[in-house]
Amino acid sequence: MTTPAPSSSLDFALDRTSPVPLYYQLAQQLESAIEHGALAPGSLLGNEIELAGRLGLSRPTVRQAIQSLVDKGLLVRRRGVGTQVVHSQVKRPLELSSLYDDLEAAGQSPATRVLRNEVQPASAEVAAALGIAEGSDVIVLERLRLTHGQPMAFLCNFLPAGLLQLDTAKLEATGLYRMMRAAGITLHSARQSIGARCATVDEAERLEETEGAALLTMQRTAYDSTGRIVEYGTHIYRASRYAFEFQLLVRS
Amino acid sequence: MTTPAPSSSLDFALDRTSPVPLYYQLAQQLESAIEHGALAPGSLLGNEIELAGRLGLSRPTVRQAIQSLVDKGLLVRRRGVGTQVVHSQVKRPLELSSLYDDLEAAGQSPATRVLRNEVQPASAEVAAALGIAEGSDVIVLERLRLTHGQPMAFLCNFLPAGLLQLDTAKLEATGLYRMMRAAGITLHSARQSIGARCATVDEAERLEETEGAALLTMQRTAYDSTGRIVEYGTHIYRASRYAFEFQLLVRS
DNA sequence: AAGTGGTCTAGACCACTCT
DNA sequence: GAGTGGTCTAGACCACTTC
Repeated sequence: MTTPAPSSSLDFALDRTSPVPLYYQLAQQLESAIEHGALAPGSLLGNEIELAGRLGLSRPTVRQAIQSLVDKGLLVRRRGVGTQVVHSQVKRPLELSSLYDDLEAAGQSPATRVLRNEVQPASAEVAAALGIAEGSDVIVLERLRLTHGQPMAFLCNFLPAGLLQLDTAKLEATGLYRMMRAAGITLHSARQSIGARCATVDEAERLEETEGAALLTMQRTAYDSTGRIVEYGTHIYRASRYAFEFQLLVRS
Repeated sequence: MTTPAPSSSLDFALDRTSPVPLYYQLAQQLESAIEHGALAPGSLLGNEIELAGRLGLSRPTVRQAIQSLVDKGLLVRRRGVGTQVVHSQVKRPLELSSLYDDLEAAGQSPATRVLRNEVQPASAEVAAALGIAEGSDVIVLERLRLTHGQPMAFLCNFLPAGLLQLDTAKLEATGLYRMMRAAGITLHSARQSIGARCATVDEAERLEETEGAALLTMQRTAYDSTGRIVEYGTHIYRASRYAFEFQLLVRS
């Protein structure tokens, strides 16, 4: 097991007239070099000082670029040794992602059928979940998500009224999160709970399953960057057709 | 909705003789100030330059401390505005955590019954999952996890043989991940898949459930910092007694 | 216009790992 | 002892938000 030699002759093109930060330009080019295999797994990056000198950058700037890739899990730093490309194939870590986007990225050609989209007073449960007063107006959304013409999930969401205009036609053409982003709502964090249960008769019928079939359940409360609760949802997935997959990184 | 005034008079005690980095000392004291409510949600932190001057630190050092809390989701920075404490109660984000530790932290007094702990040749499936040759020696581990005397999960794990000594008594007294950490194995990342299915007769009997009961399933492949696969596991949880709960942060 | 965070520089010394 | 990343300093200019 020999240590790989530093890959010395990579050409990075930095544009100082670009509004894109230099550390970010470097990080992106490093990332694509790793993805394309120009930087092999396990290979050393070469020391920061020399790299900074070669690129005409200061060391902190180079460090910032490298650190962002370490945070992404693509690189590992070891003091006294150097910075190496991680061996394993890192996929994306768990993101606060949209089911619609996930399916679309997986080439599953998702479709949405909006079953309900109306404003009504919040029940006690919904009010508590959204942190608003009972009886306040909330948007109630019920959607069926299909792939290849088959039902895959039943999505029920609640949003404080007035946060957003939810056009049914647009909802069927795209996802809820994409509409929120377009409305200037920047998601910050979410609290999720994933469980399972057996389908009731109603659920089975709605999802074209049999009674008692295994269902995955997910509840999510989403916050924007000011800490406001912007969405509460209860989702049900057919376990026969869906599983949550994700990559975790250890906080160090 | 008035903007909260900067909380100006917080006293931070920095110890320059300590081996603990200054930025880390500051970050910890900020974090505990937030947790204890000395820094109220929504309150402004005061600008970095002034804070640096008051603490006798340089601005980059103060920034590093603040940035680490932003990464944790406790603070939000807005250009032209300032740095604020996030409103929502941030719990911990999803970690590559040990079920044992999670239960212990929740005061569930977990117990483990080791059903199997032996070395045997890897099957094709296990070899593929661990990235080793078929027929190589692997440790096979089967455990029942109980809380309050009731079965909660059935854990099946595979590890490359020779990585670790797995004493059955120690396994029953603590968790696998804690033993790996003690053996100098530093986890780096893991790929997980969470699904659901109905219990077979055997599974139902083992977990004291009824046939057809909903089960949560989890498969995990764990990597150390060099990218080596150090563990592959298939876990089954009683959905009536367990759900995955976690906080997600949006990558920005 | 004033104040904030975002980026960047050019150095410095220390702690750790390897040979 | 040589080489690496880890930490830290004291400035600088820019972009954005708010008034």
